[in-house]
Amino acid sequence: MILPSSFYDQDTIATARGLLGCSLVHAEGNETTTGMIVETEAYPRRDPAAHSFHGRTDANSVLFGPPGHAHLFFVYGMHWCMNVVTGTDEGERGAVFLRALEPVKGVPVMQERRGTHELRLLCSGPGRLTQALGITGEFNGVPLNSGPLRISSRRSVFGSHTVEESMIVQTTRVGIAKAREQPYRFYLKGNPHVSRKAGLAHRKISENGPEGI
DNA sequence: GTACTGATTTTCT
DNA sequence: GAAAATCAGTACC
Repeated sequence: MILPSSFYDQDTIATARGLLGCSLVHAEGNETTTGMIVETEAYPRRDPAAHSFHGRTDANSVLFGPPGHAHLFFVYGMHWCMNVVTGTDEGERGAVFLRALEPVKGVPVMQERRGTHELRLLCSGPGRLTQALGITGEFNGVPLNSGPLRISSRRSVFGSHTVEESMIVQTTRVGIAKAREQPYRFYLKGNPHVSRKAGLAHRKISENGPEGI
């Protein structure tokens, strides 16, 4: 039931949609934490908002490697966020950003790591889900079809292919400054663990340059 | 319920 | 030096 590496070697949008309903598993020792992916964002290689857009650096080198591997990056001085490396139609790499999970297994461990018992607050956000599953920068570059970090395929989350498509909401991405209008965010309709209902970031963007120097 | 702010550090357009 | 694919807490309606 583990997704084969070939799954990730496809268009980034298709991968972002296909990962909804799949399970992210961190199994190490006797502590296993699992969450169903309920919210993703696509970052195609040529997207100005993609971390790989300006070329390869030390921090993003995994994004230029083979599909099906985890890319971890640190944001805002305190949070780890996780990408999955994909392929694209042009044979270049893209990334799927994991934004939210529905806790499935190891809830007590997640509650301890997150410092809260509220189920809604365990994995409903990119920084929260990595903390809940104990995923940090040491997982940067690991494969997702073997080892402690894996993604397994959908079970019976969707009744059929047609139902599946109707359960996916497509909207704009969160928290980015560039290419805000691109509808590259996907989530499962009605799922309470989705990080936000609205598509646009809640924080205002400065519109006409600096105003108070 | 919405709106704003501070925390904190890695990275380099 | 400034920006960053965020979160939690506070204030106010």
